[in-house]
Amino acid sequence: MPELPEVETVRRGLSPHLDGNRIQKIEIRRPDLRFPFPEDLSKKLTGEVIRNVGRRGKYLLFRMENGSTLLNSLGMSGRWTLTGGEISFTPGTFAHGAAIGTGDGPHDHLVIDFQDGLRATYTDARRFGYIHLVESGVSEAEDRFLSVLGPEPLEPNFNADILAKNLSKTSSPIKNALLNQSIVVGLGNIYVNEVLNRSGVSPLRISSSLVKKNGKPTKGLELVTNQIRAVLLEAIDAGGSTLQDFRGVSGDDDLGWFPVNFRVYGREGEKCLKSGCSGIVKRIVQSNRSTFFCAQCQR
DNA sequence: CGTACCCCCTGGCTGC
DNA sequence: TGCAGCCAGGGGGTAC
Repeated sequence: MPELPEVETVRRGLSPHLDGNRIQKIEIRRPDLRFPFPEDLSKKLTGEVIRNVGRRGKYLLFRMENGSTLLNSLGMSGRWTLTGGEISFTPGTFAHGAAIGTGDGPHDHLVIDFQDGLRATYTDARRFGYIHLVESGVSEAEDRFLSVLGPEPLEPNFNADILAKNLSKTSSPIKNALLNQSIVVGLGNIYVNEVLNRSGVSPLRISSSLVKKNGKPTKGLELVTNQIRAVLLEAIDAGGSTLQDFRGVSGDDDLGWFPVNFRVYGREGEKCLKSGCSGIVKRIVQSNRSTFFCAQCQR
């Protein structure tokens, strides 16, 4: 599902409405998603105020005034819908999205009602997503999900040296390494393909071959680093404009989810879009997931 | 230890 | 239009 740009788009859609809002009621409709819901979740959060809606990698973080944090992974099909008052929207919905979650759909698993009358509904057909509570007094650095995460690629301190350091430890192909959230967060199967294509780096390259003997990044890894940032930023920008259009619109599930035009993803058998390249986009499978690339210009 | 696989689950699309 | 088969944006757990 959602990779970093989509999660960020959802965050930006929720934040203005949820920051500072007090939770009046939490209804949990089933015992689990991917994992069981945290014990006594409703009891622990009813009456609490959301300080802000944040993000770490692909996780949404609902930080509470009492110091606890509700962590939500959207998995493949998770989405949030806000309803109540004049509002009814699902930030970053899928282009083929099902009916908007109003709180009583078959896949509406978690419903949070706020003091101001707003309702936030978490909908997740495939239930690969999950909800986790970082208890008050437990720092994010100690949390089992958050502590293992690698650097944020859009933070100013992210650079090719850091990536080189993390990649030098692994013997796996670069495609797999960049999907590993302990090396760098935020990339999923779509954007990792796009990043490698734009960088001219083969997904089959062994990660350590992009690091020089002295531990410094190769030219290719510098390109990868820059393209990670560029691709994610472009996608966020595109999602941001989508969100603008979506705000306040009720029942519209036709908006495109990925406004960015993919250069390789889903384009098996089509011509490589790099100017001057006569290659054809190939599809292979790496770790059971589709990889799209041009063997001619990605080396 | 690091790495490779196998799933968890529903739904949309394609092709017969 | 029915249905089987395939595919899907994630990532934890486990077996090597």
